[in-house]
Amino acid sequence: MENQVKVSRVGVHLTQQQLAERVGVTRQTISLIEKGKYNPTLKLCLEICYAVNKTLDEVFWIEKESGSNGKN
Amino acid sequence: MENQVKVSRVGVHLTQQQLAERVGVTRQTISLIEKGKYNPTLKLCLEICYAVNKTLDEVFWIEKESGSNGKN
DNA sequence: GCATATTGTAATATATATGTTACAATGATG
DNA sequence: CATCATTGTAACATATATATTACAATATGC
Repeated sequence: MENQVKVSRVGVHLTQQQLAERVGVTRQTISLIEKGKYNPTLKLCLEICYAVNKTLDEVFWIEKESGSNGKN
Repeated sequence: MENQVKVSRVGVHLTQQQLAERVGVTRQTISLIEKGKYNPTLKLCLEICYAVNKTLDEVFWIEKESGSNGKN
């Protein structure tokens, strides 16, 4: 599970196309981000958060993996 | 105020050079991000967060501006 | 004043995020 | 089945994030 964009988007009843328009990118970009195949820029992440009414942590946070401090 | 990278970095006693090495970029990239002249990728944002032991919201969140809901 | 560490910044090159266009796959609905 | 909405994805072009190299500016310690 890469991020929560898809879940968040559906949560506010937006299609990829609608979300794309609101954040100023193309539908393909949204699709690829949801699929975890793109590494979006911070600005785009923020725009998406605003559009789905969530925060960066809620949509994009990923716990640090391979930690030697056993926190995951 | 663009982001909290500089404050967070100083908070864990790292120089730009040291932070850059830990997150796998060059010092210049860190410098420009701190200056608000770069729009870093999500992956880099996450790496920085791990390095300074904070979350995306703590380091990179920016309240939505120009809101018609008077929240700022 | 001189050497060193840290940071700011510029020019050019490279990698990659994103756009453009197009087509395929799926699901709903007639 | 045909049609439409939605989504996945591919090829190529463009914009930009980042690297590389280099030099300047500031602060600290000699």
